Amino acid sequence: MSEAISNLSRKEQVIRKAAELFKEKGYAAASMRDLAHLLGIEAASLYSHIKSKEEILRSLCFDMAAEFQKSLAEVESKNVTASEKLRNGIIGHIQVMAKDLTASAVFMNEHRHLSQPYLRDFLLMRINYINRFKSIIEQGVKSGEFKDSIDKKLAVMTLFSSLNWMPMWYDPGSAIDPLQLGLQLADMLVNGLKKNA
Amino acid sequence: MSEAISNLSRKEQVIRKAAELFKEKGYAAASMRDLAHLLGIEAASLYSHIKSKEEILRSLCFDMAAEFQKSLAEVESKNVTASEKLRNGIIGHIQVMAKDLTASAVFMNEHRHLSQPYLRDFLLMRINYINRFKSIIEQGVKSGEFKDSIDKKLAVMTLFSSLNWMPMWYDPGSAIDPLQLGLQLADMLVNGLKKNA
DNA sequence: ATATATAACTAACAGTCGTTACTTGAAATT
DNA sequence: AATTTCAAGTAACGACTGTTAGTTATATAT
Repeated sequence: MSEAISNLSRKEQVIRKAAELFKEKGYAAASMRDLAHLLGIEAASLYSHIKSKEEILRSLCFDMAAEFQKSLAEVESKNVTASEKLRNGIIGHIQVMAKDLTASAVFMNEHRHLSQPYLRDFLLMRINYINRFKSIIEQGVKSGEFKDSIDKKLAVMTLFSSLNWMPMWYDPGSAIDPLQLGLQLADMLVNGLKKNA
Repeated sequence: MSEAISNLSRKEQVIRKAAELFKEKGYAAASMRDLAHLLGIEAASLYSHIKSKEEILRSLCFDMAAEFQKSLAEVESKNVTASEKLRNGIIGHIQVMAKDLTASAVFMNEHRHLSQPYLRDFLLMRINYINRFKSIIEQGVKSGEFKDSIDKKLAVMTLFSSLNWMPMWYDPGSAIDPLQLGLQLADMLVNGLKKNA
């Protein structure tokens, strides 16, 4: 009971440090001895807190996935135009990433090192998420808000590429804050889709 | 002499297969034994053709980098408006990637596993390339072709994110060919920047 | 003071890593 | 026919991998 609670604290320290390491070196190139060294302990001691290296990766990937799902569900629940929905979806996605840039980078770049069946589950969630954005775009094309000349797969993939690379270059100490970043990004992308911008 | 020429052929087979493997599993998770197995030979036999695992990665990364540089230099040499230049730059970048999607994916995702001083050199080339695109955007802002309300770093990073993820999702057997893809991508991105599109 | 939980330790395992040294058989060149 | 080049082979190296088993010191709760 209290076991679980106080475990969490130290366990989360381990997971957070692992996220930094995985982001920097990549999951496969990051060893448990590297991680232990960063925490000032021995590699074997890590296993008092976590079950395996991959458990850490799973935790990072699926926790982020849950955050993204939550954000998008809220956006979908509101009855607004497609362009407004897309805009809110983008802003929400950016906000979720900005809350943990390190985990976001791992989520994006290292998920492929998940083993089955976790990898399958992860990819299914991801496709589902992308398709929901695609639906918003299609809705916007149907309502006449968006051009119909652009390939929808291209549009949604371009959107996700832009969003997902953000954790790689965004400096949280920079002049532009995450909300502004989301707004500008949405503006840049949505107005690129909009007819008669 | 003839040594170098006929070596090239087999060496290139090795490098190409390595590119596929590196793309699929990531550089660090791909072993020389995996690679050898794919080629139907023993791991040690690889070293008749290449000096080291990293030499393969270097070859892939720097060859792609040279192609990108060449493409951009040609675009810059023509005296056209900034939006036309940006458009041509995007199309050129896409064309270079389309010529070798596998190597492009490795270039983009695995370059960080280069050791020093190669990593430093690589990153310098990359920054230089990005800055030249940034200059084109700045030129367009100055000439009034592009909005000045959008952060230039954001704009150029969004651009590169969109471009660089293409090898991850583009299916060369799909309905849309690389040139069309380049045109649509350029249209989507450039018109998103343009004032009064 | 005693019991419990936490977080660390040492030692070691079986397996994999990139790579080297040396050898061999076939093909091409002289 | 003799020599060289090419592409592969076998065996093995030292280092590193994730992980386990079992132990110990410290802090907290009873």
